Amino acid sequence: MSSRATLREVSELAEVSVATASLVLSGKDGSRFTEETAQRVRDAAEKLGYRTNRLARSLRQQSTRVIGLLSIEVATTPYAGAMVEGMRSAARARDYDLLFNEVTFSKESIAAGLELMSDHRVDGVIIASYYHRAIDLPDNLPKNIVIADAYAKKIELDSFVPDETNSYLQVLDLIGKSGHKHVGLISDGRDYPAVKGRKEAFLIAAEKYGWHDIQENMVMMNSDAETEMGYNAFNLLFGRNPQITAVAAYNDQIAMGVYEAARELGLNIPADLSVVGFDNLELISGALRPGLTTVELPHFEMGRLAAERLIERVESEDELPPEKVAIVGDIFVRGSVATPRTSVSRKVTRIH
Amino acid sequence: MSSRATLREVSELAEVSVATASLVLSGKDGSRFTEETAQRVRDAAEKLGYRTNRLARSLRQQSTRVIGLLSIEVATTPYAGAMVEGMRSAARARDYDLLFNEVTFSKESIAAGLELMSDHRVDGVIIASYYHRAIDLPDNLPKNIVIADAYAKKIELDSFVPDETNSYLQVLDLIGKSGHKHVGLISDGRDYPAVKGRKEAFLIAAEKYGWHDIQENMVMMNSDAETEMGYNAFNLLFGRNPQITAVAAYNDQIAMGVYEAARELGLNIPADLSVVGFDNLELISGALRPGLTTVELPHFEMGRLAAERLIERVESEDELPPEKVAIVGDIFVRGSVATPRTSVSRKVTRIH
DNA sequence: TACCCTTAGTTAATCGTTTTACAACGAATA
DNA sequence: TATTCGTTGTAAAACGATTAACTAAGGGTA
Repeated sequence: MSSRATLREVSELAEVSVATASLVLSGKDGSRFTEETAQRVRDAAEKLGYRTNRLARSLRQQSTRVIGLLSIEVATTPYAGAMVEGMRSAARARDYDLLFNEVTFSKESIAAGLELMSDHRVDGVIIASYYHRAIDLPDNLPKNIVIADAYAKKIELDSFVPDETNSYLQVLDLIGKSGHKHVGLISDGRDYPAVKGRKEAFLIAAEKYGWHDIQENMVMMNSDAETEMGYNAFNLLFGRNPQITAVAAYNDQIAMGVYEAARELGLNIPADLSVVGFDNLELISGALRPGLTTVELPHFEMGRLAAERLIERVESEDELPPEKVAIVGDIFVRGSVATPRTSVSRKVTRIH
Repeated sequence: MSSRATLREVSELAEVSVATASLVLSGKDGSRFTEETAQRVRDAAEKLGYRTNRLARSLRQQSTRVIGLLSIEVATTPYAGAMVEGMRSAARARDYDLLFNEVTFSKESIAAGLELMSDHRVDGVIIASYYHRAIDLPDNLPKNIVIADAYAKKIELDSFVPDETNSYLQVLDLIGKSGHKHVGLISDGRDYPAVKGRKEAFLIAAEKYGWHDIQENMVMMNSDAETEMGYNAFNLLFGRNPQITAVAAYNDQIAMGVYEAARELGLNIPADLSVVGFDNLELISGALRPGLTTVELPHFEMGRLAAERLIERVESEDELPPEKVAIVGDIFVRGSVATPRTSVSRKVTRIH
């Protein structure tokens, strides 16, 4: 950019040596110089608009104060961007910056991404995934590495993931405490940690609140068209068991499908049917009528903690043991949960 | 990270000077050495896993091949992340990397962000906004700077923005060509380039297709709760003029509100009412039933072009004149547009 | 033989800091 | 008087590349 003044220029203006200028401005050995000399240096720096060249400093100090972020679709996933902001703000607060690159889940892609980060001599790397899963990492990992919204297969590394079970339990508790006994679960059926953790939460809540016909009331379907899946699944579920008064959807998109099906079935939310979701996609949860009660994934927190942990690792003298941290997300209570309807069988009218 | 081999180590293993190793590996003067020597250097580099230290190279060459990205909520906005990916992939294709930081629209914040980028001696800066607007930039701008999804006030800079008018015209044309004559516009009313450009598109289409009662059929409302606004606005609009057979919503969230209002009014989409949106928020446009026909903002393209232009500027010998480029987004045709219903007045039934 | 080219490589300066080891000087101490 | 010590500062060697300028050797030509 507009070429900046160097330390040499500052030192010349202040009529001291480069070393003196450096020591004064870095504040590393303040007591060493008379206040008069120090002030002369500071004035010169100020006058020339001096700022230290991080390249030169990094080269000399063998430390860049730059963190490599290898993102796996994080920036382009609608709701995961907060993770980046969590990292960035935490890093910036400690005078670290973020070098950004995008990779896929493949070992080779991650290895190439790490290589590039190593070329830049970043102090550490965060691998961030756009959803909670296990990642197969290459060999030859950098010394300082942490993972956000995922964890490593076959190796112990710092990782920060959502506490799927306790997060989901917050909305399930709301259903339970509202007195529902016939509660459905509509979930993705794939082998994801999120699916496992949320199903577990459902089983815990079912036990805790004495919900009926648990097995019958769980619908697990694999689908990418999630809203449509929710729509179909609720029709199936309600056809199978019209006693259902509440539905826990695996995510907000599925919940949106449930809303649609319920509307067509003439069920009023929340009077006739309570619904909860997961993800707090504001576009959906805030736009549905009534607003959807749901849980937010702790994206910001995962990002923040990952960055803080990485910096701790970078700056620590001794080896820190790796830890896997599960974080509970926040609940957002809107209008989609109420006490169960009393009349169990109800006239169902279809529109059209 | 795992401390890498230096050029010195490579040169020692290959029994040549550091200069020779550098010249061979950088390929800058290939003809200079015998094939045998060159091969020895390459073998040594390979064996030691040598990769050039970009810090050292940058310091010497006075060029970092790093681009600073000052994002204004781009990463955290659900649909804008594609812009980052557009920049990143374009940059990476030319061996540039992205240093990421987040700022606000305030002059001071941008100035501070630029300062930080300058500390890292980035070769250029992209300022990217999460929506199309004019930005007030500080003085003392870096030599190489471009703007994505925004443009600078009071100064000519490269900028890449959506062509709001021609983008929107694509869906309006679809309505026009389907034969609608009574078309409503439900728009935000604030003073944004997007509002202006889309309204202009509406007026052009109205003229072109001979739409009736234009002034009466435009509802402009300021609101942050856009879905609710769309709901209210359509009720207002339809109450005022039940002849309406199509609605152009300023964005998908408003369109979602129109869907809800239409449903309550007993209007079937698209048989009784055609609807188009803007933004292609897949969460909404793909989830609504029927799917919403809408336009996507050219986020990826804006990012890509901004990065390419910036690199061109960085690598160009001579001054390039700044240019403002408007880009048309892609249309996504789903099921929300049909030919107008023939019976103009129709029995309207409310649910509940 | 003297001169000039080419070829194949090397030397050394440079980018802008940081930091270790040293120097100069006066004051205090032995 | 000689020695030691604190104070205030400087010289110079890194960090790891790049690159302009040079050299040495060999061959061709006048």
